[in-house]
Amino acid sequence: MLRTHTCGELSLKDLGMEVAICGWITRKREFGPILFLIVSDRYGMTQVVVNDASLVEKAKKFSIEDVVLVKGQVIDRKENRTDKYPTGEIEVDAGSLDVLNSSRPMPYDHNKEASDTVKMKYRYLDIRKSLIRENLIARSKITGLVRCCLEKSGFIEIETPVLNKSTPEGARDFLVPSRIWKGSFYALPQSPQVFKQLLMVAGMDRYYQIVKCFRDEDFRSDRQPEFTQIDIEMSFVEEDDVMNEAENMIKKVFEGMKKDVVLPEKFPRISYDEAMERFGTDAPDTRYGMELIALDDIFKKSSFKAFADAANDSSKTVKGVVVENKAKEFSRNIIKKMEVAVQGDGAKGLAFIKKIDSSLESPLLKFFNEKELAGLSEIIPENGVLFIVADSRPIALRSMGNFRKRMANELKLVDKDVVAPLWVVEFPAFELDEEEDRWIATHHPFTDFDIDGLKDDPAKIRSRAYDMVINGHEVGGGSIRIHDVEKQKKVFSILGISEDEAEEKFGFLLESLQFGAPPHGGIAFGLDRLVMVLLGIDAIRDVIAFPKTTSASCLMSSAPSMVKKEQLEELGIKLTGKKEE
RNA sequence: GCGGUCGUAGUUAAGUUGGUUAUAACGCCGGCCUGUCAAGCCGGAGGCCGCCGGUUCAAGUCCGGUCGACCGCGCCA
Repeated sequence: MLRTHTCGELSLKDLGMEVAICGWITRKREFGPILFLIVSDRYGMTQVVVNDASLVEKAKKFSIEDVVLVKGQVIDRKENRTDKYPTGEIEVDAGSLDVLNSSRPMPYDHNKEASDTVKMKYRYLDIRKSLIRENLIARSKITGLVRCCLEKSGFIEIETPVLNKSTPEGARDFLVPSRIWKGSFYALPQSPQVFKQLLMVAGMDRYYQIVKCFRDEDFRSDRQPEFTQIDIEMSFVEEDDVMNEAENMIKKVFEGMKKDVVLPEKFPRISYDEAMERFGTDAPDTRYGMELIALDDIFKKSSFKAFADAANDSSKTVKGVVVENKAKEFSRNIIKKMEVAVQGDGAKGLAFIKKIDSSLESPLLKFFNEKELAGLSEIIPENGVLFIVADSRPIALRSMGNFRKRMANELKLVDKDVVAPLWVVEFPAFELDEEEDRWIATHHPFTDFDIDGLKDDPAKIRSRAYDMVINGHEVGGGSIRIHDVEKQKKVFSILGISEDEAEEKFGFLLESLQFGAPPHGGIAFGLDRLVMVLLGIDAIRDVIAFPKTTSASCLMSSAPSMVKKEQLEELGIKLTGKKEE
């Protein structure tokens, strides 16, 4: 090693010691015959004082971010101590200074806000100089805890292929052309789903993998084209077994990362229907109240037509949210802005009723009879506001669910110190794709479900799936799988996948189910999102070392890029819609 | 695929109803300075105003298109 210590560890206990430290010059302050350098690495920063005249001359030529090796004695800063950084009580009195490598001026100022564009282009500098470094260190600790916990529980990590077969359903695949089989393509895995099931047939019993997955869709602040899953599968299990194992793991990870946080002994469970009714989302954040209120009963006979229509039509609903202590504060203007936001979710309008000095106030008041007014008065507390959306069920639920979330953020109702995990269960197994008029699998087509007595209405079937939600983020999801070949074939037929297609795409899976496939199930966690939740970060980019932009390009390497004609010819590929160069 | 915000020195921004040589701070280069803590002081260099086209006597500014970044909708079994 070139160094004896890192830049973060020297202190008064090392006084007098001859040390060697390496790092990047982050500050240089000259005073004629004396000069200070701040040398940093990922452990911290240490001040170097240069007194020797020839060394000062040498150091004057150093640039910010030059990599240096400093040898010298640890001395007390005495009256010049600082508490601005942990090593502020000492400094290294330079005996020798060497530049191991020089640096060009930094392309942007790390101490100020910079555009994402320039930071992404010089990602390695952003990692060196920003909190992203800490996030990556935390991420490593998290995967370490996961591995440790799963290995202790008898899971074995097995790698599955990255070059895969393209499957129908689900997200768009990233394709990789085959040189040997011209005209054929591999697909990068959207998840190792089928392979982990085959490992169960193989008798591997308890498998896990921390693995990259790829989906070629459009991206957001919490979505990247390649992301990482903690993938888990177990044999001879039912829902509770997988959920207990998963809960145990998550608790270990949180305990290892946040010592002061206590997670509930058992994570609460709520059904998909209940989550939608109470929170307007299948990933509820239960750190705050303001749950959705069903108002259909109150308005069934209302003379306000929009409410009465929605209350009496089973495909529609009237939903409300009470915001406390704001009746006097919310002006018409503020409420108008809220309405615009709600309309952004497709709702036709946002009604409101205030209670001030025990009496109700609202432009709609004249439409309500005494029974309705009494019902409303019971719901709305003094100085509270009831917001109402009457619309089709999905729109009313979604818009009020989002309204609740926005309101909680704006009113700062979210307690950042609380961790609220829960399970969402009893998902519908199938939902109707209205555009294509066919059934699609809500989870994925290998999810087991209770088929008895519901042969004719797929909408009523509940699947054996479960999602883990923490603070309103879906961090993981899984299910008990189908291990009976006939049942699996039936699902494909419900989904409109023909027998031929099923054979072609999933033949190897269907075949494996006929060789003693054990009952099995599992779960997969989105590692990036889990890290985000643990660190309280909003952007997935900040927990990934080298992320892509929202249009899936890498500003550092300029991927994706065009390739030589010869490369394409070798693959038997001819371009049709190439963009102008 | 759709919508919103943004794009001006290396960086972050300002730039009026269109009108002289496009400002500032930080950074960079040169000089001064014996204890700094984002050190300070003096001086200097640095611009395809994202790109293409249009309107105009005149465009950083107005209009159209395009590219890119970010945020959201659709999408993401």
